[in-house]
Amino acid sequence: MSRKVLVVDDEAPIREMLVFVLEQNGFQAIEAEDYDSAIAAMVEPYPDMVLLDWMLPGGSGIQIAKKFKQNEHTRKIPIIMLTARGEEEDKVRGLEVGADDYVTKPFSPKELMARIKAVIRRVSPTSLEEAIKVHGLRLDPISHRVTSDGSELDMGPTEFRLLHFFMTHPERVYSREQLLDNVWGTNVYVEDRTVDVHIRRLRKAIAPLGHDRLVQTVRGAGYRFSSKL
Amino acid sequence: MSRKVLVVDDEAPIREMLVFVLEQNGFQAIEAEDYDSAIAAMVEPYPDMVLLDWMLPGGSGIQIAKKFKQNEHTRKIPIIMLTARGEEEDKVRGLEVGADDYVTKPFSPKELMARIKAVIRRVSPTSLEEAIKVHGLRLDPISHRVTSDGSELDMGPTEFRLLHFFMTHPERVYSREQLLDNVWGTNVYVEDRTVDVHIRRLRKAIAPLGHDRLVQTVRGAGYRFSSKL
DNA sequence: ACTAAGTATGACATTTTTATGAAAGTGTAA
DNA sequence: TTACACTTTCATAAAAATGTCATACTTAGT
Repeated sequence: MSRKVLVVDDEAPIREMLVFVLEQNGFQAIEAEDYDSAIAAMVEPYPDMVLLDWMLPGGSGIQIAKKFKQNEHTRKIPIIMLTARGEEEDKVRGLEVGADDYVTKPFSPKELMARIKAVIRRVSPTSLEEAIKVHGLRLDPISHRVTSDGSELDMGPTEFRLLHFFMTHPERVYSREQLLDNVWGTNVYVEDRTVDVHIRRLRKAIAPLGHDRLVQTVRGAGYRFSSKL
Repeated sequence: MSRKVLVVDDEAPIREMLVFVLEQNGFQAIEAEDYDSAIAAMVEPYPDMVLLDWMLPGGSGIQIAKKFKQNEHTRKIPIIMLTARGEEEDKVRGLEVGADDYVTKPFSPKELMARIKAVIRRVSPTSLEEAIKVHGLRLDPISHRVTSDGSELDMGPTEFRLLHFFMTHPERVYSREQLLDNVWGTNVYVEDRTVDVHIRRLRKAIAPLGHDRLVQTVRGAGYRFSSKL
């Protein structure tokens, strides 16, 4: 379920390559080329992981890591640093600052993905698998269950992902296209209108206790999950 | 509103098919069959995107991509490359040179269009907008809500855009024509007087708490949004 | 007070957008 | 293979929004 990886590297080709590899593996990549754009990515929706080049001009790689570790909301986001071969000192320094792992350039896609998955597996129990609860509607990613005031609600996989996305991104309108990108994935090609159908099924599924009101239509814009009715 | 797509492919039938699909989807296509004609298209008005066949005779596809990425003005124009199935090496190479995505031949029109739209969406991200608040009237573009001292106000899409425009451009008179340009968009044919109707609807929508006084008529000139009553 | 020009407003035919039921397609486990 | 559970698309219904008009009001100038 971990999707967004922030890729920070000043060299465009390497960044592109990383993004390519990530997307091939079902991740969504966010790019940043320097300190400023990396910090700019420290907002909702937060990345689930950061791939950080240690060798940014001006040595700002370490600054970025520090920033992430200082911020309350981004503290637990794992960071994998990318280092040049032999820079042992950098590795130690990085791990001190809070990086969770490192990968030495040049690296193979396979190795990279293995590390990423390992790191995410290590931290996922806490950082993004917590149950979310809104208005008596509770979604637990671990047991993969949705309960409404105790009783379990039944829904399809897509509706579950849709609800999960909504509950982790409330009070915000999403266009059908954005929902497709975020819930279905970037390289899936389905009609915009298909979203309507799943919205309907999601509503029907959570309707029993009136929670369908949380999924709101915003005419001309898309849909919104909101506890403000 | 990206429209122009440069199509570079040496095979006329494929080019025509691409052009056909693009035009069916509301894009304007510019054709090029080889290196020279592709480079010739690197002028104003620049295309908004490039569909590039990697397998051009003489391997010039990559040259074209390089040219685009070197030129200051065309550097940021996204490139989608068309590759034959299985040419993994080409894909990586292409992404290194700066291509934004690739589509494997043969491809379905649907897939192609989805990729194009995704790339364009990625390149022109919607800027994060902050909520604006005037005299207890609050408009939040993110959740797409307008609230007046807490309670939500209901209005149509056009009224929302109109209010948004007003709130971001206060204390200034706009003629009906200017409002049409800014809120409806240029090259939209509507009567000037239609603005009156939407002004009325907007006023009615925000009237409950007296905020309708913020939308002021300036006789002979147009309308103004002002907190000075 | 009267007129001319500008503006406000209610009504309404049309067009757009959404909602929804159902068919068709996909994949999967028994 | 046959069920079965989803997913996606399509057709159509339903709802909401839009642009125009006709008519009522206002205002400024005479």
